[in-house]
Amino acid sequence: MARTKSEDKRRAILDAALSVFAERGTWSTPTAAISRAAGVAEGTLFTYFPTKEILMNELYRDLKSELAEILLASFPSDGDVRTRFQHLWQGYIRWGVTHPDELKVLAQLQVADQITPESREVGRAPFVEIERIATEAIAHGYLHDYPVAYHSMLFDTLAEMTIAVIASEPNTTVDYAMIGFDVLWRGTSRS
Amino acid sequence: MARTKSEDKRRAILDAALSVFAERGTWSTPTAAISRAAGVAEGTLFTYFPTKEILMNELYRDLKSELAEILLASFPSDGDVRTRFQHLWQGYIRWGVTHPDELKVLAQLQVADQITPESREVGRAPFVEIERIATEAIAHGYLHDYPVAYHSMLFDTLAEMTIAVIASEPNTTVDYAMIGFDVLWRGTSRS
Amino acid sequence: MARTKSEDKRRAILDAALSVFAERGTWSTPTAAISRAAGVAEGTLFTYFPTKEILMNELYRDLKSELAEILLASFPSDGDVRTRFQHLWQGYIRWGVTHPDELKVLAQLQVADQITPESREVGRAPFVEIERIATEAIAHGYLHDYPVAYHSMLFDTLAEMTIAVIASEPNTTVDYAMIGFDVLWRGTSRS
Amino acid sequence: MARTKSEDKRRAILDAALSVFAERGTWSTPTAAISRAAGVAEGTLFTYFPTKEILMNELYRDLKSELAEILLASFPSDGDVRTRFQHLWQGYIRWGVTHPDELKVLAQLQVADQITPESREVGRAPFVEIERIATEAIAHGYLHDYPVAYHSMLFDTLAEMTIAVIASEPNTTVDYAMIGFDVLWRGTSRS
DNA sequence: GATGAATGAGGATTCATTCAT
DNA sequence: AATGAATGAATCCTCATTCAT
Repeated sequence: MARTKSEDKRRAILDAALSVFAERGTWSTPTAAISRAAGVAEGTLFTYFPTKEILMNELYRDLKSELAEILLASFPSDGDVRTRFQHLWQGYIRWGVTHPDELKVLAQLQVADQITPESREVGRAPFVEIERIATEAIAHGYLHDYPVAYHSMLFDTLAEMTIAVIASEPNTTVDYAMIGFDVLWRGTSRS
Repeated sequence: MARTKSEDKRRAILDAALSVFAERGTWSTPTAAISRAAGVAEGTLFTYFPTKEILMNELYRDLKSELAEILLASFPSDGDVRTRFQHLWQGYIRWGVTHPDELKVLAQLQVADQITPESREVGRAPFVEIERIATEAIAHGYLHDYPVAYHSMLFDTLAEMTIAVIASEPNTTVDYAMIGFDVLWRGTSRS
Repeated sequence: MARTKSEDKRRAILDAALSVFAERGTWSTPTAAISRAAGVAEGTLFTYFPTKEILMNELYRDLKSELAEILLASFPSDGDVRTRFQHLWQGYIRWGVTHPDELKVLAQLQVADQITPESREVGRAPFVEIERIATEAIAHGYLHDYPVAYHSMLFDTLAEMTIAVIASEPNTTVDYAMIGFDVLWRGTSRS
Repeated sequence: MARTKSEDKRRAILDAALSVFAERGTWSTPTAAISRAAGVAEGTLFTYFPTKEILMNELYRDLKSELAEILLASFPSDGDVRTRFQHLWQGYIRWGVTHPDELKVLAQLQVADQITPESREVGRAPFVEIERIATEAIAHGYLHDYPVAYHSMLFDTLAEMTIAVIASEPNTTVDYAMIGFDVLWRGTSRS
């Protein structure tokens, strides 16, 4: 057999794309810059990702699922609603703050016309857990009876904003992570 | 007079850029497509906007100030805090829902590396009114004592999200505009 | 007004394409080589011919009509059938022998998949004169009653072959032009 | 045994090249398409044909000799001149009509710059039989005293043209094969 | 020998910008 | 100022060929 397509190389390219996209902006980044950063030949990139567009979509899915994985790690399935929400919230914020590149690129890909509806669907999938909790919480009367998709989106939007604020004020003493969660909770819970 | 005509052309280019950006995506749009849509020659665009980057920045500021202008029109300066906030909120939502192109392009420009910090600053300026109200409201104990910039951002973020939800569910009976404001108010007010 | 698209430049590009195609082969010739030979910038070629394929088609039509023009110049409309055929024949042979580049490129384009049916149709058009003579000659019983398209093709094929032979034996004393016409005439006439 | 298998693969590649060339055009066909069609790995192609150019030349020679073989099969060595010529003619026409792919590819290779003079020489070799008959026929005064190479070329050219005509008019009732031979015979014989 | 991943030199276009008219 | 042809750097991708397995 010939050299087998290496998972390492695939990852290297994806990682390189992430960091170069973050540095130069997704649309100003030539594929050549990615392959160079990945330490592979220009053509090699295309044996792993047939087009730049496909690469962008794969990266998008990759980031989304990486985030989801982190959020659901050590998830306190038996905590109360607030605890579980807070766990997700803290995980999200921490990830965002410690992964500024990922966050920036994700924000760019989010509005990119190249990201297909399928990718967006796949990207949303891992976040169903949040919706599951919301559904249950609504049934128990803990949360206002809004569409679960709305709760989920609210969570996501506020978390992203919170991360952005934290990133933009590195030296603040304000605990935006806590404030943000308070706003979310007061805004949506019934108590 | 030459001056009058020029202003027309400037607007035509800006309007064309908006609609073509919305249709084809900001980064896939060549300047030639803009000038064509504007009904001017390719070169003419550059007598009004020396570079594409400058055009993007001008458009960004333009959209931001158009929005601000609308929000502050017939502003009930003497209403109570909730009334004034709600007026801004409703104006924002209405504008967003009726101007999907503007909204989409703004979302793309928001994450564009080409938008300078100066433009972002200028773009924020018209929203100081919101901060002014917030400042006052905090002083009177109506709102939680968070940084006013945070209140402002929260307002902005939730409104944008609300608009997006409304746009994505054209036939819903859910009054997302109202829900959104409730969440915002409960989340930030003290009562 | 801006610089107007110059007919000169169009010709220069077409001429350059002809000579570079002849030298390097149609399929091994990059567009950059053509523009360089034409003395224009790489991009300029594309303002005159949107794609290489279109350039090839235009060149094909151009060569075909140049040939037709020459054949029909000073055409002895009132000569007898043999005289008229011979005039066309001699013109063809002379053109082919004195324009080896044109002939070589035409031969390559003839079999190119890029040449559209429309171009082939257009390319055939100028040769209707030959068919006209044939039609008349058949009616008068001078020529065998074969389809006129067949007569025309025969003429063309034999002429091309004759030119090729002459080109390949520059120092021969054999009068292939005459031989060829004799073969054609004996082969198709009735006398 | 290794040797047997190799010969199989060589043929498979040559056959694949033929059919893919016919379908996509010789110059638009990547070697990868050939190897795929042949059911071998991309690299394997190069163990049989060190370069694409060599493959093209081998295919050219192969087609030429396949044709020659067919023409000379069951050749009526003792027939009269006309009979022998006619046998060759019919064989050629029949082959061409039943092997459109071969014919098309041969036509493209004929004008390819990649075909070496040596290959062209080799390709002509099998047709010496025709020249032999011509030589004899001239000596006996049956044929006009033109260079034998010329007779051979004429035969070839007219046959190819005839095949092309037949191929382009599948439903005609005209017997182009017969017409073509008549033209050739009248054009070159002395009777 | 067979495989197919890796390579990197092109190659056809695109496009922001310039500049002659 | 307006025009649009001219420019050529930059870009995505292709493909013949090499080479590790």
